[in-house]
Amino acid sequence: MPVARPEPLASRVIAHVDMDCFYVQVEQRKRPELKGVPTAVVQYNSWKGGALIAVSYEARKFGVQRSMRGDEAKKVCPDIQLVQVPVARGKADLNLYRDAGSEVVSLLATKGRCERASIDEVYLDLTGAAEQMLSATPPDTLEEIDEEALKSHVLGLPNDPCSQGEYVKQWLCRSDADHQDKLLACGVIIVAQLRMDVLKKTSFTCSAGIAHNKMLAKLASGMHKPAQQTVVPSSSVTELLASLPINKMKQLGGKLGSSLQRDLGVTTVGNLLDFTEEKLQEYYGRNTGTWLWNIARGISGDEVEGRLLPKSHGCGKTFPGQQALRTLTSVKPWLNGLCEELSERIQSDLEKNKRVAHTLILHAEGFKVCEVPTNRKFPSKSCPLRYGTAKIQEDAWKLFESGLREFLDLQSNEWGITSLTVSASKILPVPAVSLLI
DNA sequence: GCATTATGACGCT
DNA sequence: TAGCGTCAT
Repeated sequence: MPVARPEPLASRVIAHVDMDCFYVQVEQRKRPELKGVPTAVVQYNSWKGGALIAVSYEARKFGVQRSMRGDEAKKVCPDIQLVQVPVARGKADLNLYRDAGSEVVSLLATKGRCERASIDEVYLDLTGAAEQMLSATPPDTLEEIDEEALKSHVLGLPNDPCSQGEYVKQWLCRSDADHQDKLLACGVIIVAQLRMDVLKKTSFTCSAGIAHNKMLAKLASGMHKPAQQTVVPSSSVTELLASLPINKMKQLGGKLGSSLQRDLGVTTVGNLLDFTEEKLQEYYGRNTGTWLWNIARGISGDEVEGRLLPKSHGCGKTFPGQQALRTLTSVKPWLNGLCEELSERIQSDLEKNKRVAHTLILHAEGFKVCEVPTNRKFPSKSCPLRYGTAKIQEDAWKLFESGLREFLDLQSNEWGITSLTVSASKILPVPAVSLLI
């Protein structure tokens, strides 16, 4: 459940930067002949042409969607180029995209606190940079404002394509704007510069949202894609949320959003305004109730965490349908391969970032053939993580065996594993002194 | 049992 | 804490 946090008293400038169809762009940089061509990145391809995990905007025009298989995509877009994710040890290897994501993070982390939200998304707290710009070189004193900033979308501004740039310029330079809007205007210029810098240094385009909090910035970054940015002045929030379908709000795309619709007839975020905080708490508990009351008003106090690296590393693979692993002998090599990859990744994290992982976790999914219907899930198991591939393999195998015993519960001797994941968590920096020893 | 995979973050108990 | 569930892409 989401947790309600009060909005800080001082106005912040928060940006959410989202790479456009990132995996596709990474492949297009490697193979420039694919630029401008309908393209998708697929994982594997023997079953129905592989699963699409990223789709270029040229391909989206044909109706190609991420939920499709390669074969389906070919049907609606016969000329689509399908690029396969690299495979190592029989599983998809996403390291190429992780490394590309890190390139982007290093560039975006230069103007303020930066949070890696996923492999291709970051949040930035640009409050300090915006305040500094406002006091030293406010927009209305600039001789020239970047074209990229002038192409911004300002929510609430008249939507006249002919003179849009002119309207944006006026909005950015308004001397009668309040302090909040002036800070946002500075944020718009800073983010435009950052996006230009990312494009110049990585060749990747991205989209961005600029607002007073993370929730609104995230909402805005998705409104105009690809390669565009959108700013949310406070005066536009009520109207924006009034018509926003409830399931489009972050955290409400799942069961909570559905139950709001079912229990209270709420179809838009704005509909939440019809309910008191107490009523929302009555239905969904104190925390969630207050959180809902807040988001209806565009209030979200979540801070941008200064974190450029992931908090955990996971390696997993599914074995659907006929591929299910039905013997210990068939599980072993797969688990070993996953542990090998995990070991490499935490070793690299140690060398590059001086961080140590402390916990090894094994997750699995499976089924058992049983007279009596039973639905016990395969339990997750964890233990202290010891470095070294062989040790990780040994420990993961013990975790698997103990999980399997629990799972089977003396009820069955026929079973199948449909998914295996090993992950490393509780990753902490190595104290600087201990590096000397 | 089963084909939206592979990965992440985070809250609850 | 260990383990589970939810949400996102």
